[in-house]
Amino acid sequence: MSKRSESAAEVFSALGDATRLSLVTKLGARPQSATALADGSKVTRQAIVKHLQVLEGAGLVKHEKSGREVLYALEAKRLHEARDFLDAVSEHWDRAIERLRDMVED
Amino acid sequence: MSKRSESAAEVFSALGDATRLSLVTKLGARPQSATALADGSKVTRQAIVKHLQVLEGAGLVKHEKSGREVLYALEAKRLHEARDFLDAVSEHWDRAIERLRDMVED
DNA sequence: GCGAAGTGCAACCAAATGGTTGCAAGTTGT
DNA sequence: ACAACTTGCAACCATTTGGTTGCACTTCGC
Repeated sequence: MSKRSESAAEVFSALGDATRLSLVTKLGARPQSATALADGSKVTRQAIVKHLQVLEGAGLVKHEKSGREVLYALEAKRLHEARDFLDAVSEHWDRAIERLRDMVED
Repeated sequence: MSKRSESAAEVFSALGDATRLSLVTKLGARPQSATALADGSKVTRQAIVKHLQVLEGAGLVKHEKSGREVLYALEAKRLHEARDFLDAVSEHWDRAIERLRDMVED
């Protein structure tokens, strides 16, 4: 809840699409333009652009104009935050499991 | 791409909703029934059930019938997988950043 | 046995999502 | 100057999503 998990939901939602996830991994290698990313992809450049905007809205990506092209790059900070969220939940859960086990064991 | 990131997308998509994320954290404390989870929530039990089904479809949750009620519990394995995916991408990225820095430095 | 509690199923609805196409406008190299 | 390339914007479309309501069915407690 709170603001924390709202933004977390936004990040996860942005990652929750196969095309977008593919974009993230591609951008993990190097910054690229929308047309470059659309090359070899099943979908249109416009679709790619929309996906990049979603990723940017979630703070996972930033863009920078360079002449006539626009380069998109990954923003690792948000990825780390998302990972930390998962760590927090699963740690709680792991402890809960442990407690349950302790109660049952004899 | 591949099967790996398809299922990853499914997991992230399941987590990409504020209500669902809240359910995950609640289930992180202890297994609970849909009606218990719906108590104090803004939305209907039916909506909660649908969300739980989505989470279960992504393998994040499992359910078990106990008398007249149905208890939902977290499945930590998938959370770990999702975290590992984020680790992998951000590690690539961190290395890429490093390489770029090395090329620019003098 | 009967009412209350908990669940499951189905129909339905508005809004968001992922995608397309067409076209105008700003760069670039020759 | 001009053709080629890259981007941006808008309209439009089908499907998915998140949510509701109503009702039938099982299970518990007394």
